[in-house]
Amino acid sequence: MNSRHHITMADSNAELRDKIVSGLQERGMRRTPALVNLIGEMVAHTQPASLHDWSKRPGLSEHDPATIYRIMMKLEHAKVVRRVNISERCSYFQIILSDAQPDYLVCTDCGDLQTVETPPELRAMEERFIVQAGWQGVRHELEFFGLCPHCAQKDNAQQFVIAN
Amino acid sequence: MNSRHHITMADSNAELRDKIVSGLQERGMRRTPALVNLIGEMVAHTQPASLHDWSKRPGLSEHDPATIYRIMMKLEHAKVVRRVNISERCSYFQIILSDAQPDYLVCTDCGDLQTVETPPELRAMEERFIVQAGWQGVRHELEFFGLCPHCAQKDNAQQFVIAN
DNA sequence: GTAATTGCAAATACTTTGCCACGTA
DNA sequence: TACGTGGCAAAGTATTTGCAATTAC
Repeated sequence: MNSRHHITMADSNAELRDKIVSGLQERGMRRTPALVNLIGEMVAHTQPASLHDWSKRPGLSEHDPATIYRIMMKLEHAKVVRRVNISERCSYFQIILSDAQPDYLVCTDCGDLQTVETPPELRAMEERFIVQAGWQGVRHELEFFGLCPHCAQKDNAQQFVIAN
Repeated sequence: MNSRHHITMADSNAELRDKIVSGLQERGMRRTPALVNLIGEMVAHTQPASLHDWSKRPGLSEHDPATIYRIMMKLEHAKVVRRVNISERCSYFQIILSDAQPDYLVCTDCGDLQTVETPPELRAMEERFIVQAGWQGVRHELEFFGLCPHCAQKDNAQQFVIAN
């Protein structure tokens, strides 16, 4: 913080990226272009995205999807990224930048994603499972699903029919 | 309730199954063996299970998995069953027997499943999204993940290594 | 130099659909 | 009879792995 210039977004993102990569390096991973680029993208875009999405992002399209997959698995294992179940189709991944992981309100029609505040009771419950029941590393996954105002209006005409 | 004999578990399950099937019939579905058997199994076994699991159950192994799949999709659409994301591998399905849908504490190692009490705050949040933000049909999905006491002990020796 | 990592291809796993015979209403 | 449903097979989509060449350290 003693530098003469302002910290720009790009600066802080690059710093953050390098800090994370260095941490991983200390834990045995190698500083490869694919790793640096993936962390860079995930730091710049903190919303959850599918492996397919990440693979197609600007800085990553040059890498093989299998490479992104393998790195992502290691990052998940290292708890640098987390998996979010906002779609039943496939897993979404998001970088972990703080203790408080966001929960989401998802539109099941258009996929619109809104961050919601995690109720503190959940943290208390996690603590209880650990202290009282002997579980370890308890985390939660909370999503709200529904139709966003826009899609709700659109779907109102739709009749409720089960058969075919 | 005016019958002379006690209501046995089998009796009430069969009754429940028939009641659900009849309700579906009124909504346009046909009373086929596959439908009756699937509802019967799901009423008798209320824990979530994968399509693969359901297809292999005693009363259902004679039916084609694609048939089970198609019926399950209709049941989900009819809100007779719900999808539970307790595994990233595939979707789990569970019959809906009451308004209060259970949430789960899942062991990420052995798959052990425990029902947990849903904090009332979540219901309040759902209400808020509907009333204040204009969303429709909002439901939630909450899971806790961690290592159960048994697996926690077992995994304690395991060293934390990222690199292959 | 050694071992982790990558790209490519292929295998796996799960889901979804087309088609025609069949069963239900 | 009419149309939803079932079985079978095949296609589609996402995930995972084997292996030889490459790269990081």
